[in-house]
This record gives sequence, C-alpha cells and structure tokens, in this order.
Amino acid sequence: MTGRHHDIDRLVHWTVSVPTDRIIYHQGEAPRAFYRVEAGCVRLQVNRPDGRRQILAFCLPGDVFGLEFADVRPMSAEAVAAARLTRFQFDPDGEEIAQTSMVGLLAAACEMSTILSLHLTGLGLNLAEERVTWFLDWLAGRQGVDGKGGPLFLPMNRQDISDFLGLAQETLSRTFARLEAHGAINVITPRRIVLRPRHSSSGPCADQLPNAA
Amino acid sequence: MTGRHHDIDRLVHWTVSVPTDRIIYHQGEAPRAFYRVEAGCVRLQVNRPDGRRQILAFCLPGDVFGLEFADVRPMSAEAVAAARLTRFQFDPDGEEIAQTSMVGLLAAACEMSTILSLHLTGLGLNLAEERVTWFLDWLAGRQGVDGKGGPLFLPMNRQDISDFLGLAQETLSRTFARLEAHGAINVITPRRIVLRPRHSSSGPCADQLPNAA
DNA sequence: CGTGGGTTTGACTATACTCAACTACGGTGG
DNA sequence: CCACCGTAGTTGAGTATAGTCAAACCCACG
Repeated sequence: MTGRHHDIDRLVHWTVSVPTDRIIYHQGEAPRAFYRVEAGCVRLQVNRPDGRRQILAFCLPGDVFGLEFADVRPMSAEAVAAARLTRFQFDPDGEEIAQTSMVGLLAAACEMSTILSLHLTGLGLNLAEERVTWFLDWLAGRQGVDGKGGPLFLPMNRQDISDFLGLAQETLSRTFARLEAHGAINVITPRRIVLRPRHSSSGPCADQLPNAA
Repeated sequence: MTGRHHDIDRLVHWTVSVPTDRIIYHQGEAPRAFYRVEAGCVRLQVNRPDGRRQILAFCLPGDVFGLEFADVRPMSAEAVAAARLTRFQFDPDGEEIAQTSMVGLLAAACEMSTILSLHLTGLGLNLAEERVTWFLDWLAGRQGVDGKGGPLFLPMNRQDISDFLGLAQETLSRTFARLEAHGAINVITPRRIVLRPRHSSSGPCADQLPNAA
C-alpha cells in the first residue's frame, strides 16, 4: 500500500519550470492544479497579515503538493530554488481517468499529511539546537546522506529555515555556530554543511517518526 | 469539490465506543482501519523516547483520522474524552466498493492535511498568549461559537493543551490567568471558559487560515 | 573595485521553562 | 454526611533560553 508515483501520470499533466522565488499559487486562490516536484525545492507557506510567515513544508523532488479539496488555497506555494514541476490540471470532466488515478491521489494526500506531521513533531522540540538538528537530519535523510555524516546542500536561505523552524534568524545562525563549535557540523558555506557522525550519547533526539518519504 | 461525508459510508464500517484515555492505535503498528469521530474527542500524538509527547491534532466530531498510506502508523491515537467512533476497516478485497468511495477518502485525507496545516500555523506564533488565543479561537470555531463571545467547553485537560501548543503546563496556566486579567476570557472551571468579545484593536492575530472544516 | 543582500556577531531584554509549594476539586470510604 | 486523599491545576521564585535591535562581516554581483 506504500510507494510513490502510482498512476497519477495518467492524468493530464505537463512540465513547468519556475525560477527562484516565483509564486506558484497564492493562498486564497481557487485551486486549479496540483504539482509534483521533479527538481529544485518549493516552500508551502502561510503569510500573516503582520508580515510574519510560517513555512509549512519544503517540498523536494518526488513530493506532491497543492492537492487541495477546498474552494480556496489555504497556503501559498513558492519556489525556494529554481524548480522543475509536473503540473496536473484539476479536470472536472476527466472523471473516468481520475478514477484510475484515485489511489495515486490518495497516496499523495496521505504523504502530505505525513510530511506535515513530521514537521509538527519537529516544532514540538523547544530547544533551538534540537530543532536545527532535527531539520538537518530531515534534510540529510531526503538527500540520501546516511547517519555517518556527509555533505549537505541547503536549497533554502537562512530566513526560510527560520520561518520553517519558528526561530529568529539570529537564533538560527547562533545555533549553527554552536553546533559547529561542538563539532556536530561543519559550515563550509551558508548553503553547504557537512554533518559529523553523531556523538554516541549526547544526541538530544535519537529517533524520529518513521519517515515514509 | 468541498464537503464531508461523501460516500465513504459505503465502506464496511461499524460504531465503536472508547472510554477516556483508551488507546485506539499505537504508533508503529500496521494500520488496519481508519475512523470518523461521531462524538467525543480524540488526540493524535507522537510519543518521544524521552517521555515528551507532541499532540498533532485534536479530532472532533466529523473528523476522519487514521487514514494512513504507509506500513506503520506514524502516530498514536487516543481518546481524550469518551468517544463514539465509526470504524472503517481497510479491506484489501473490497476494491470495487472502495472505488466508489475514493473521492470521500481523498477528501478526508486532504482535510487532515488542512487540520495539520492549521496547527502548524498556530505553532508558528511564538508568544504563549498568541498560541492560546489561537487555540481558543480554533476550538470556538469548531463548537460553533461565534466571534462575539460565548461559552466554550474544553474536552481535554491542561496537559493535553500544553502538549498541543508546545508550552509548559505552567505557562499555559499563567497565560489563561493573564487573559482573564485582561478581560479576554472568563475561566468558570478548568474545562469551561467563556470567551469575551474581541477587543477591537488589541487582538494579536486578527485572522487565520481559511478554515475548511 | 565598489556595492548590496544575505549572514553573522554583539549587547540587552523579554519570555518561557524548571523546580517547588500550594490550592481546589472529585471520588472514596468511614 | 463528612473527612480524607489523590489528582489536576495554579501560583511563586529563580534561571535559562530565545527574541530584538543594531552593527559588522563577507561573498556575489555589477
């Protein structure tokens, strides 16, 4: 019952390329399509009236987003980095085709729930160091970096990470510095970080949700 | 494309009653069924190895939970208050029936994503007062209490709310006290709170995600 | 080589957490 | 019916953490 890329490719779809910071859709709009990330990175975010924003998810290759079952988008989607997307049109007439793709749609919707659950779990950690460690572990998992350490590429800037983790940008920066001082990571450039193998006992959060991704 | 209670009732289902604190399923288990809350309240939560827990969602009447598309449950489900649930068995043989219910399943899965997004948005507020206000507004919306104030019943205890909002229980208690001192609420009993009409300008978070529920 | 945005660092403050004691309520048993 | 007890909730004091405002830094780009 698991797995990606079921049969949603039978739906009407085509490839679109979006440059960095391009808005894919706005919160409040009527949903017209959903997307699968093929390359790059997309952020789903809620913009508050006071200017603050909360990033709900970073979507990486393989992730399906924008599959709403509502009249309006509850969130915005923007490209964090230049991205290639597969766009699936919501087709009111294609009921028959949609039927054969329903399992795939359901799987995609459930995966989004899993992604959000995972994020919620990460935000449950109150110490900045725990949150940042959790974030790096998550990204490492998505990039196939094993736990023994390895180079990590961050597609997003510090502000994005801050708004994802619910931290002030300064706190994030300081936390990176502290982790580096403790020998947990190695910040080559702001976008390139090397994870050191986890020190056996001091790890604050040893395991996570079983990551279905 | 909106709405609840599509056609999932064609699936095999029956009613179950669960007492307070009964575990409905455990994280790590293989999913065997999903549920709809008919009465009462259910919490979805992740238990950490260090004993802390993060409550991902409070499910109230109408909410569908446990619709996983994975080998293992990523979270646990427990009854916050005595609850009546409709249990829908995952039926590997009932493909035909399932087909006709697919739209309903998809809607339920998308609604869960919306619920989690909303929660994520609430946790994005870093001031305790904002989070608590957000929580009360959310609950009021679910109980049909309009913005002009009204009585509110809290199905869960303080510890549950704390673990939902990512606050220490003491902070939550103090925040309730402060809100009451400011005239924003009226704590009759720990489980019964009266919302005062929002003071025009001082409201910290005037609007929220468009709540699809 | 100069400029600018993203990032880091510094000083200070505000907020929430921890540990602990106290209180209120509900259920139980005499 | 009342006293007792246990749990949930509140309040207090002190500390640790993260936020805010501000300045310096540094690399990328023009």
